[in-house]
Amino acid sequence: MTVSRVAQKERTRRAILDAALDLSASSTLVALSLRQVAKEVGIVPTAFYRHFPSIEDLGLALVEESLDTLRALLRELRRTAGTDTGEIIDGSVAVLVEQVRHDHAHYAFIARERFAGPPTVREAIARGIELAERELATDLAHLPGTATWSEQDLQVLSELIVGAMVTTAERLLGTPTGSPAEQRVADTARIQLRMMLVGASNWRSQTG
Amino acid sequence: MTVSRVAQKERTRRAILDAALDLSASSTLVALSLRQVAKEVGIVPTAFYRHFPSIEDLGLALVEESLDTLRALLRELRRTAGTDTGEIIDGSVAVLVEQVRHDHAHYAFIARERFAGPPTVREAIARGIELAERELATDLAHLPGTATWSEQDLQVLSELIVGAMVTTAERLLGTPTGSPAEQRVADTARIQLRMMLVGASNWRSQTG
DNA sequence: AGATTGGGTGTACGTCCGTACACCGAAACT
DNA sequence: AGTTTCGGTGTACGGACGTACACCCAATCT
Repeated sequence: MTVSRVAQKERTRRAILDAALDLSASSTLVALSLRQVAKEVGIVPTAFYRHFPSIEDLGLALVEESLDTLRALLRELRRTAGTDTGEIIDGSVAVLVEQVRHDHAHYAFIARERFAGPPTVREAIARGIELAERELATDLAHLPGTATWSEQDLQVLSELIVGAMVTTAERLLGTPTGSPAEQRVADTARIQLRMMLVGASNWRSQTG
Repeated sequence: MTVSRVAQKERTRRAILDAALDLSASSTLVALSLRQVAKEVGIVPTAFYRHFPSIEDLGLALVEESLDTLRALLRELRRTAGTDTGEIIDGSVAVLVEQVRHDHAHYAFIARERFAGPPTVREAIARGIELAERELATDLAHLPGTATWSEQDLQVLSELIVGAMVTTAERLLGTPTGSPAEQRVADTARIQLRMMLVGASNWRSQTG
């Protein structure tokens, strides 16, 4: 039984990505050696170069993957969003908790590398988060009651919401699934979102 | 002219701390080698052990220093706090910007190592932030209008405020001093704090 | 004045690192 | 069927790493 060459290459590539994600979890990308990854995958060190020119390029591929996961989260949020504000908030936090549990490694990777990764990796993550903020701003613009808002108002609120989401995700990473601590983080996130949405709609309509 | 032994030792220790702070800025503590630090300081590698048993212990010393800086920030916030809510917010953000500029290296260190540092370093930072949250909670309890709040309410609000401060500090680290981007980050922080304080006082008094 | 202490030195080691190079064998192409 | 392509192999190198060990000498102690 012969295996297609492209399929085999893809399989090894995946194994490298998974190994790097796993190994970097206990420290950082910048402390990860090519030889460690190769050993974990079960290939000889030099074979690594058949897939990536360097650990840093591997890191950029992991950023892309992780940002895809983040975008999937935002898509899921849009899909499940109801019309009632309370419904939107409860649903969003529930989805956030669920997704962070499901793709724990990706979110932990972003949290770690956002400030500690190689410069190119940091920039890629920063761009991804900015993009998410802009997408959310256009989403908010289509919500009822935001017709009179300036573009800057929408952008600021988006930054606040994404910032709260990121902070919540980072806090969730430090709590065990189903723990009281997780509950408290979720509760706090709901309160924060409520404050921001309710507060924003009242306060913005007065001053903006 | 002879130099006291303890003074000399302290001087070298400081040089090691400064070198480590400086060198780790371009990556992480875990990617920092004892030899790099020694070379930067101008001592032979083995002399490092006269001051710290390992790079990780050096890291813990840096955490202590950085947390001291953070506590100084909170003290400064308390000192300059007026009675008017708007005054408190504007003053707090101004102090935050100023302090992050002044002790840039310490705040960048915390941001980096909070999720990417060695486990003991991460724990030390997490404990320091929790402590700051608890201290803020007792401060809030002494503010007028919070007499009826439950301890949990105060704790949640503290977490929100500290979380916002940390997020703001991290954003400031990515903007040049006096730039429009810095202005925008400061503006966003003011809005966020206003939403949280105003929102909390209205909403909490209804449900708590 | 003589003995002790301790920060800093210099050498030396085994280990891990990235990567250059020549090579292999089977899938893919002609 | 013959040739080419290419993912993976194995060896080999120079360099950086942590750290053990014996040593030095000036500040400090007695």
